[in-house]
Amino acid sequence: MPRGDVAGSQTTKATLALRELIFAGELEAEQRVPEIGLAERLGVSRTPLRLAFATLAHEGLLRALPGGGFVVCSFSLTDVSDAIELRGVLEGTAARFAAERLESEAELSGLVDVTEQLDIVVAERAPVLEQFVELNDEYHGALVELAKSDAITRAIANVVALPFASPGALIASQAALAREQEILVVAQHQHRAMLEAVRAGHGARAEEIAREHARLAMLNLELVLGSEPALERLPGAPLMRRAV
Amino acid sequence: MPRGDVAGSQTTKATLALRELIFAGELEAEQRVPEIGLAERLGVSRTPLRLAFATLAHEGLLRALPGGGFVVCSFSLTDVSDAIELRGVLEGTAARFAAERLESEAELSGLVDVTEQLDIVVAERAPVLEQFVELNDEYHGALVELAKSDAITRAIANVVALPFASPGALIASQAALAREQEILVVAQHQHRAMLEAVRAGHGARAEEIAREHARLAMLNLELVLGSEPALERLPGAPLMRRAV
DNA sequence: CGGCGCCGAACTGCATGCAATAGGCTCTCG
DNA sequence: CGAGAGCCTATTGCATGCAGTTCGGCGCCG
Repeated sequence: MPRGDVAGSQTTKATLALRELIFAGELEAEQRVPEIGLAERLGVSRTPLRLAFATLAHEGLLRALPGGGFVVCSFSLTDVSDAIELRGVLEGTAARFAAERLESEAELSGLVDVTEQLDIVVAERAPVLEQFVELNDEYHGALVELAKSDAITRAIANVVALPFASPGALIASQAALAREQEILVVAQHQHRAMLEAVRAGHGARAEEIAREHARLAMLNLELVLGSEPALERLPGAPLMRRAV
Repeated sequence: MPRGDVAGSQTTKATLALRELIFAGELEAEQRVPEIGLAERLGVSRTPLRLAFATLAHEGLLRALPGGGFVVCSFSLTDVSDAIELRGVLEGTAARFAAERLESEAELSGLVDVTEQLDIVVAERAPVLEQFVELNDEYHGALVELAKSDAITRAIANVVALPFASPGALIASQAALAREQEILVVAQHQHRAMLEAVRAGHGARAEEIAREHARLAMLNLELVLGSEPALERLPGAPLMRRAV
């Protein structure tokens, strides 16, 4: 099955499956990941699995041991907080770039579309969180695209690879929490504000809103941490450690 | 030579050598990198070389082709500019974190040391650029360390992997340019200002200075682009393309 | 009884063989 | 003479064998 780094390659398969396994907590954190056993378990050979190891190591999910082999990383609360803040900084820069580089109203059509759809979802009496998360991801993707910068895109992709740092990760898990509705309303308000700031070419304002928007995820995290059932819905929750 | 991801492993050797080759422009940009020929040339097998490919692809120096294989990335002026601006943003965040998280004056000792050494170098009638670059890298490294955040550290490492985005890259190549001395003085002024801002706990100011400090690299880039001999000293210069 | 050293096994990193594909070249046909 | 299709080769992705090392267990000595 040569000549194909595309989806369907063994390497891709191994990477996705391994990431899933890690997020699900099937692999004990801070413990050596066995190469051979995993190869059988995932149905791939050791060579593509090693490639997957390298990829996840670059993403920060695995850490290479000095003596060889890899361990699953664990994250302190500070680590998670930093990742979220960092995402805010990067998305802030993306928003600023978007504002500074906007050439025509037409470029905004995608973002406008998503924003309006989000408006509808949030306005419902009982918003469907899955819909919100999906649209939310779309919104953030569209915004980053408007920055027109590969460097920014890649940097954000790297940060978001961490399970908790993703825009929608913390929303999905907090279903049925008391302040759910409130947070959604605020988030959507910020979405609209960012859109307007970008449209008006107000880069600095767009940047600041994006940063604050990410901090909403921090608030979410605190809420989720206080709720056992919500925690169980959070992908990658087993990777968090209480003590430093 | 098993059980050793440490230096000396074939993978590490291949990665370093390959990066060097790319920076030197020995591999034509936007052209398929031959796996077999390179393996012989670097004296490693194809397996570790493939690992090196994956690493450099994550760093943004290589790009995976849809049909398999890799090509050396080329960078437009905008790409380089974005990378530098992004480094500024990230170092700005690092500086802010450093200011916000400083616990004692003692933590600053390393940074203070480097700053004073830089003072001496800059004060000389004919500053030795190599010394400045080395100390400059040290300064930036120390500042990032003070941020006390793995996420930031990794993000910056990713950006700096691009040849031009590195703090000292553009300084080293501009020897004998007219405004060399001026730029060094300004840079060092900013170094001192950042140190003071961090010491005083002024996160916002530290952040802004760091951003402006990175933009000095942009100015450097423009100068270097106007000078053929300076361009030849710039690592990775062959990767830049004039037209978009 | 505890610490130290040795031995074994398991595991990892590396090299290479194999199979399959994509692109290039040629040959043929319109 | 140009365009399309078919074959062929070069090249990549994958699987597996091999060798070396590191860690755990066990025995010995103090």
